[in-house]
Amino acid sequence: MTEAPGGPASGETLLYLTDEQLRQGAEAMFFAYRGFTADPDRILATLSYGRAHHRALHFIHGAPGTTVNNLLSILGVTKQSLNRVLRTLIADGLVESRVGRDDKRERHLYLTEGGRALEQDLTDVQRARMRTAFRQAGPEAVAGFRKVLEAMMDPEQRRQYKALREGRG
Amino acid sequence: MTEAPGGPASGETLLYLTDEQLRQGAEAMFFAYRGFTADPDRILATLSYGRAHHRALHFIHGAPGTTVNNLLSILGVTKQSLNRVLRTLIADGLVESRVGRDDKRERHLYLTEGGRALEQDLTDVQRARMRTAFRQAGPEAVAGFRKVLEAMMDPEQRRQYKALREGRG
DNA sequence: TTGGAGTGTCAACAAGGCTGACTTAAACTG
DNA sequence: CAGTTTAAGTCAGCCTTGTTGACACTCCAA
Repeated sequence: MTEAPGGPASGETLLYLTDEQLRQGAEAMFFAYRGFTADPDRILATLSYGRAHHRALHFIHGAPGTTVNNLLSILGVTKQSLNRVLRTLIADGLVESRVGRDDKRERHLYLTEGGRALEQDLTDVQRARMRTAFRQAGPEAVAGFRKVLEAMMDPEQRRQYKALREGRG
Repeated sequence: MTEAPGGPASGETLLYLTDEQLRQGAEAMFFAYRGFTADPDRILATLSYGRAHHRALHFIHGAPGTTVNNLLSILGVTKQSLNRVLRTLIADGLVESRVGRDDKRERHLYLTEGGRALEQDLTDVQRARMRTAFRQAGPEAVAGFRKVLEAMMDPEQRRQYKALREGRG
């Protein structure tokens, strides 16, 4: 593995860029993602919902009034996939779909009280795990964690991620 | 959010533990995992394989001679799920299954030359992305990334993760 | 008024999880 | 040695969640 002279890390040993380190990083992503989703999955299973329902609830909660198309581009799935999930959530009274005021073709999505309650339950257990992990690792590790994850995203995903952050200010 | 006095972080503002920060962490995991799998997925799609095949190849590569049962516990799926994947990989000549020398009930799994070649292609693109992300973020960020991910795993997953690391020295 | 965009829906399919039931062979155990 | 347990494989069937393709409806804008 060569390093351009004068690069940002020139002179360092770059031990963290060996194939073995990268391999470990990949495995860490795999195992950690499993842990990350395990707790909400348990709740969802009792309701015969899946991860797709959780994701929809999460992003509608974070951006109330979002349109279907906007949600589509955040989730990165087809409208048929999203619609199937959305239909059950609306039928079960967890999500409300309002016809757009200005553009009546658009549907704006909101959580009902029941939807907010479930979203809360799901993110409570997820955040509990993250809080523990963040606390154990400490603030500097968390900053590094965020930095690496952000660098790992596709440019389009990174744009979405930052937009969500700014939208909540 | 209260903090027990005298705790490991007492006196700090713990800004990284606010609900908004935890929310951002969760979203970062979601978007980054998409990026993490995107490149291998493209290769796999051309071969009508899926992520499950990649995972099997990855862990067989990392622990040649592993038994089916061991692979099962690493991947955290049922033997029926794994077997479906394994059967196609063996039929396609990418994985070899050898009867155990000591215990003839066991099957030991190895990559063939073709299996190693595909595994290499898949991890090449995945590692390229990780290498770029790691280089951008820097060694300290990478250390933090690993620390947080490890803390996020279930204890059993963490045990597996460390065992793999030690197995490779 | 016509084209295109946003939305919703139908049908069909595939990957990859799952459960349950069962077989075979080998190993262990009393 | 007989019986039980273990490792592996298989069959059938189910679910979620992704995909394509085709089509209809509404409504905005040129």
